[in-house]
Amino acid sequence: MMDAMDLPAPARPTRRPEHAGSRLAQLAGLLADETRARFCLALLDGRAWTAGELARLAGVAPATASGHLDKLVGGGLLTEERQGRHRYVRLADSASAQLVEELAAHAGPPPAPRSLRGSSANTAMARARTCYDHLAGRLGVVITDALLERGLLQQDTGFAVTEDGLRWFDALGVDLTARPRGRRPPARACLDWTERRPHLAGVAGAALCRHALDAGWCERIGSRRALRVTDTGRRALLDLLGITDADLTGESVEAPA
Amino acid sequence: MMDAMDLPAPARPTRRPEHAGSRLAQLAGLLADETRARFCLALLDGRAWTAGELARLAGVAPATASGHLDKLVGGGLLTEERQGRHRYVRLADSASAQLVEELAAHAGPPPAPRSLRGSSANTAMARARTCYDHLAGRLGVVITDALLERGLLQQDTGFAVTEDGLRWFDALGVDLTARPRGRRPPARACLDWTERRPHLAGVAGAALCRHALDAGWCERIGSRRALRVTDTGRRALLDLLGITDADLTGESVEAPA
DNA sequence: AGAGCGTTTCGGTGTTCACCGAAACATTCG
DNA sequence: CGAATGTTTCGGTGAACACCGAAACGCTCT
Repeated sequence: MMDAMDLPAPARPTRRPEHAGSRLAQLAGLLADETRARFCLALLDGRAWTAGELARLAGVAPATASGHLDKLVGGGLLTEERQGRHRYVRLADSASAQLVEELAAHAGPPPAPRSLRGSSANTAMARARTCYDHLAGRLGVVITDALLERGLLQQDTGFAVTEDGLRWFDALGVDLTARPRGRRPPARACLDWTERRPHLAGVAGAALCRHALDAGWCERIGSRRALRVTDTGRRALLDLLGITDADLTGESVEAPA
Repeated sequence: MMDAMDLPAPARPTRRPEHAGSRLAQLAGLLADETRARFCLALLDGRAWTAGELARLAGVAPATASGHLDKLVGGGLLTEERQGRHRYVRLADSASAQLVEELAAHAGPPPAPRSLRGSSANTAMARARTCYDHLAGRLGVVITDALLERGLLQQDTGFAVTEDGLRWFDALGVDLTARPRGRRPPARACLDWTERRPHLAGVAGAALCRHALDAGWCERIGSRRALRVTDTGRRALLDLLGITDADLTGESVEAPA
């Protein structure tokens, strides 16, 4: 950081000399409001929402939502896309999504209650959902566990796709070696706040999620992030990863450690 | 500690029906103030600072700093340790440090000026410093590059210590296999905002930094995060990783693609 | 004990900012 | 065109909150 010049001896305050952590404060300020935080959490589904939808979700007037979106877009966290009379917004990129995830995970209820038997909507979300662009919920965790168990993914020194894993993905028609070599990590762990275990994110996670939706393994329920695993999906998961229905519903699976 | 006081369930959302993203907003709010942001950035050196030091650093009155520290400690981002008339604070844990890092990296100046005209203090920091508990600056990047080159670390599918790497660390007297199996990732990439390249963090990064200081490879300059590589350090880096003085000063090392 | 220093509490000030309702725009549909 | 719908602009209000100085508190050292 180039903030602190040589402050040891003379205190040179009196006025803010340069802009050091001001950028950090500015960024954090975007998420420091509950309404904006709700917006971003909702947008973690990776899709575009309209301003009105977000306003209703957060329980504020459309005018208020409009102002918040100005801030979020202006801050680079969101991008917008006007279509007719609608203003669609989405998270700007995967880095921004990761930031929100990370914050949310860290902010997750510290005395997290193990058993959350919520409404039926909540259980559906807990079972399977998307998290920005990858699979989360019980489904995401179970798949990640299966990949680890079969040596397709290795966690003990990070989160890396193995050689076998590359072949496995290739068999699905997903070529991980041909990735655009961008900044985005190929395999990344995402710690979700309902399941307390990490699950696969990053390029590999996104590719897997896309494939799952394309191949009809699962489909979206309603207009939210929740997913439903189809029959073909169940069959595929069993064939490819040995995942049973009991695994998916969390029947006999307690705490494996 | 006595932290089990007020965080579990305040249950007074004032007006919002449920508490959804309010925890996120609360956490982000801690870093949404420039003074508090400066505090946290300074604390990224992993050491404990007194309230007065932080006040002078940020250019605010001691009374103001005191209040900010109350908030940061209360929010769980910092822990405090009273010693006589001093109030020492430090980042609560590596997770909190990672959070600040991540935010800072994302908030890094988007129109980042390539040329960092630095005072001598700045160049020293750019050359070698600590970042919470691991090595950063040119030194950190060079070591990480060397580890990658020699196959001790692998990045192309994450950031993982290889089998050879485990043996290499073991030869240093650092046993990475005996790690406490905690939540902390063994190997993690930390993207610093002066060097724009990732360098080794996580348990392995911390162990390496500790060893470097213990073995006298480098020593702290002044009271800040800056480090100086000693002669024995130079010799060790050359012997173990083939790192030359030119590498360290960044002489002929431009952009390796 | 008393001087010195770091820290905290207290009262007060000024600014920022989230929020709303109403009216103005803009787009789509009948 | 005129009605319905989604969004934005425009005041205005109220509540946080960052900040300071002064005084009080507590520890250390002479």
